[in-house]
Amino acid sequence: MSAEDNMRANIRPNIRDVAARAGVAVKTVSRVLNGHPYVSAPMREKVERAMQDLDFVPSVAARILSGSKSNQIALIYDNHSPYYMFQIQTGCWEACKARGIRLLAQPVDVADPDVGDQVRGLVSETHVDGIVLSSPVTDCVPVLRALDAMDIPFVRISPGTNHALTSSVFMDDAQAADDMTTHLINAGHRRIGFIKGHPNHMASDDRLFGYRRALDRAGIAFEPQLVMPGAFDFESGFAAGAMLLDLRDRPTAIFAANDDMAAGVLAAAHGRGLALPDQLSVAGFDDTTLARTVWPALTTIHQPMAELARTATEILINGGDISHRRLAHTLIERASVAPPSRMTP
Amino acid sequence: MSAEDNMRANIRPNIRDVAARAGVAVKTVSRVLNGHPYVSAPMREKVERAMQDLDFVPSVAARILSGSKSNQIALIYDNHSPYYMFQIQTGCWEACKARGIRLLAQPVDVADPDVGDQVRGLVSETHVDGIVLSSPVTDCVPVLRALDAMDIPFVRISPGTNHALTSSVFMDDAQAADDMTTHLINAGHRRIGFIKGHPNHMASDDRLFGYRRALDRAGIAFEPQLVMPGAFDFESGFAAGAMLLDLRDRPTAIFAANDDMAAGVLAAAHGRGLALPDQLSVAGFDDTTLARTVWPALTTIHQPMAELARTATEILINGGDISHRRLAHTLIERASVAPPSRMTP
DNA sequence: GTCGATATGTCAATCGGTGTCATACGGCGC
DNA sequence: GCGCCGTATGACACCGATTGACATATCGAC
Repeated sequence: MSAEDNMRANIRPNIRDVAARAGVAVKTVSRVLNGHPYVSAPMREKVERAMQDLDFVPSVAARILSGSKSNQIALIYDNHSPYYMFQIQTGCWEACKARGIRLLAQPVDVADPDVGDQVRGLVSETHVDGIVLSSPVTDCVPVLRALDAMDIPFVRISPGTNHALTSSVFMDDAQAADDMTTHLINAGHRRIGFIKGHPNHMASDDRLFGYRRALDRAGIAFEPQLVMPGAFDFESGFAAGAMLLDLRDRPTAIFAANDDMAAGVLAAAHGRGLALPDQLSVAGFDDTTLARTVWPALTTIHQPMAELARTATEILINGGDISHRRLAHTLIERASVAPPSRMTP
Repeated sequence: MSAEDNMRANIRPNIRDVAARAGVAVKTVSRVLNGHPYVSAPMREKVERAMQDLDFVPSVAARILSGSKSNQIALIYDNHSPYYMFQIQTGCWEACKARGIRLLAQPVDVADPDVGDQVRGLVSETHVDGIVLSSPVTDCVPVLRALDAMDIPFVRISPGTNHALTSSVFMDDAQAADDMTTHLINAGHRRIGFIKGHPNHMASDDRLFGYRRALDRAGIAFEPQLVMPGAFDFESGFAAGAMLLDLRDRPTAIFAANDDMAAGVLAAAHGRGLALPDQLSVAGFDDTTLARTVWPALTTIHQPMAELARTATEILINGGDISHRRLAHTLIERASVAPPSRMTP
């Protein structure tokens, strides 16, 4: 037995090996593997023991080929920030692990004219059962067209546009920005600068909208010169922050549409020797690790990225009806926001 | 033709479909697919056109099953920092893309007693041709044993221990730490604090070694109280920084074994109202995005993570002899290091 | 005119599962 | 006692590519 077992250990055991070992038909082993209803309890046990004995792991390739589900899904993403991708991958991965699904994380370049073909190739090659689309890819027309044409289910995380035919999960960017702006107003700020997100990103508009709505509600006049363009990166935040701080009547608080840009604002303020947060309050958005590693730590909106991804993946795996699920955000208070100092700066 | 093409578009085309379309034998298509030598140029073109026309993509599943290479490799990692993982994944991905290899990124938990089985399962299930191991997994004994037993090639990125039987790529941590320490000394610093990395991580020792070597060479006495334990995260850097800054005779520069901890030191210094970098120079290690988004921007060692990963992946794909390749690091000068101020603090 | 390298085709076997259909057993209603 | 249905299991073809053994055919070179 030891000799035989050793030999088996080096050769990948087969479903046929398992069947032989258990003294049953191959098909019965297959039924056990797939949780088919018509299998008696003793039979199931017998087969499971045989699988254990042989360290049997079914080959995905063979399963795919024989025409059923591949038990694989793909996560398609484009190079966002490392932190964002990490959270998204983690969320997808957790959901997949719980259900025994394999996850293929696939980067693409949305600007590449061949994206559609690349995605088509991915699906044809790997036979994935479904796809999770993360942020910038969610609105990439060639990809959406390819997926529609292939008739493969997919779920979108934080899409910018609506798509009645597929499920999506998202958060309320406008409300979150409104919350943060209101938080700043409640702290006593009246002149609040805003740095917009990347123009290609739909959420940017929503966040600006929330900022304006909160100002309106508080009866504070909107001042266009307090709104600066940005691109979701440190450099653009730094530049926008510099512009705002050099205004004759500069704002007492600056709300950046993400944490990277907020970090840029902090740098610009430090460079001007401002005491933070007394002479300038800064707020971010996303709650990336960055928010905790800059000084002062950023008050920001916690966007539940991992949970968005996990939920999206669960929806995809469970199948069922098309659903659109909104997840809650949270305002995280840290040290970067304080009441404006008495003295006009 | 348009009708037929439409029908074909919905059904995954076959190697037989391609053969029929090109008017050749299936075997010939296979030869083209696999770059077999005895195929004439016109024939190759004809077949390739047919493949194009039909949007043919060979099924990985079928290829795997028929016993040849799967053209897939796996990257196995454990949750390091987001930035680290992002760089590693990017590097692997680039190398794979260039060679038409599919990459499976697979997180594991090195502390899990089943890691070995998980890896075994991954290989059996997916039939990957080889494996890239990234940092903490490189020294995970159960995983190494499983891979050895399965006789599958693997390459390790920045391993802590040597393993004569497999290839690896790495950088010279000791020399890099030596370089940075020397840089601080050249700037005029004599009292230089050091914050160690996570004790589980082999590189931590190397970096400490480099720090001491540079001090020795400069004839500066090593002072144990200037060396603090750390764990590669912001919090431990903050704590260690606080301890160092509260010393009666505090250092004029602090060198942290990674950027996250250096950011912690900056926060501790800001909190004490120190003017940076005049009253305290801070140096990091790794050159993560963090290094550019804190204030002042960190002088740090650029660890070529993406390049390490790319190189490792290339070695794996190319096969060939076992090699151990060292990649160069770079000292990046930013704003966080300056000569010590005249006045003793 | 034969040999050998190049170029293509035929055919069957194979990889490891799953789908389809067939079969066997038991209980239930009439 | 007969037919029927639900449960439980088995036999066998098939998914889509690769691979090997062989069979040709063409073209030069010797």
